[in-house]
Amino acid sequence: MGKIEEAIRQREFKDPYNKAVVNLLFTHSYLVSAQSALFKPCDISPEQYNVLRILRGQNGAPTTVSSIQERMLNKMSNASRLVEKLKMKELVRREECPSDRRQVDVLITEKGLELLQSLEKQVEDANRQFVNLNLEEVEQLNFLLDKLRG
Amino acid sequence: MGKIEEAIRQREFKDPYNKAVVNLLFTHSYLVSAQSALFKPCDISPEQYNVLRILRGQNGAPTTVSSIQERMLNKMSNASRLVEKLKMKELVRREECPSDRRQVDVLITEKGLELLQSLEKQVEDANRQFVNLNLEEVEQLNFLLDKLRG
DNA sequence: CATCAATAGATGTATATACAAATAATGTTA
DNA sequence: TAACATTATTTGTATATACATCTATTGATG
Repeated sequence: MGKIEEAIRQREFKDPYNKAVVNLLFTHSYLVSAQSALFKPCDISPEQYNVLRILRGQNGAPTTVSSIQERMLNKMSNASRLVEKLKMKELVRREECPSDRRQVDVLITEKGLELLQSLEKQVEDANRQFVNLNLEEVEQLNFLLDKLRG
Repeated sequence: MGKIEEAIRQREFKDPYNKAVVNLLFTHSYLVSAQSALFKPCDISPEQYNVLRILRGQNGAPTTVSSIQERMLNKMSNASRLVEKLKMKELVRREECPSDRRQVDVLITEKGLELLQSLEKQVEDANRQFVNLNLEEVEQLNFLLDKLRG
């Protein structure tokens, strides 16, 4: 793949900042494409996987839809509908919150935990493979991304 | 915003590689959300904007749908339908390619060029703003992203 | 030249994203 | 406590993504 200019056949960018934005959009597509093969056989999307991980992170404690929404990777996505999809697959449970009947408590089921466990190792291994950087470089990348949004 | 662990309230990651993947997905969402306000008033999507830029890069030479597809930032998107959307807004023209009637030549119109010009400065300025890095850092980021996909 | 594989593009379908609006419950305040 | 704002979630709609399939044209091969 290599340099972004060759990958998308654009001669040059206005400045390194604009190049970085395009580079991030393009790298995102690279990652999503690479990941999609992993999720497809399990019939869940990457964002559904992410929701399951958020729920498991609660160690059995219920999580509201809005709390899931806040923590999702894609801020504009729709937690309510993703939870509904997961419920239809019996990967999560949904209960009315007793202390505030507007809220909905969402919990991961045993089946959800099992799916997560069977997928997780593959995803982790694949992610290491997709990222062709050494340890120092990847830590530098994390530093820069955190700062970029700062 | 700051560190990804706080932003998505995840305690820790398996390793820096898996953290980087999540960090990239999250940063992508940050950029897309930030950009969306720019495109909305013009009634085009970021990827439609990108297609217009690809076409202008040809300096008047026609571009086939598959060539647009190859150069798009999102590899899985659908160039055919995006071109159709742009055509309905009279931002591009579509002509049967004389040398190969399977192919379709796509050209940007005067109206398309005008829209691009009026948007471009705003997008470029905004992109510089979104990226909270100094020059050295942003160049390092571009190097790392290019290498990551390598 | 007839056949068949390859290619370009369009189209169908399911899911996801983006954003507005509706619904329902709760909190606040006159 | 009645009225109103706020909050949590769901729903509606348009667009985009992801992927398979279809159609038309071209190129290759017997």
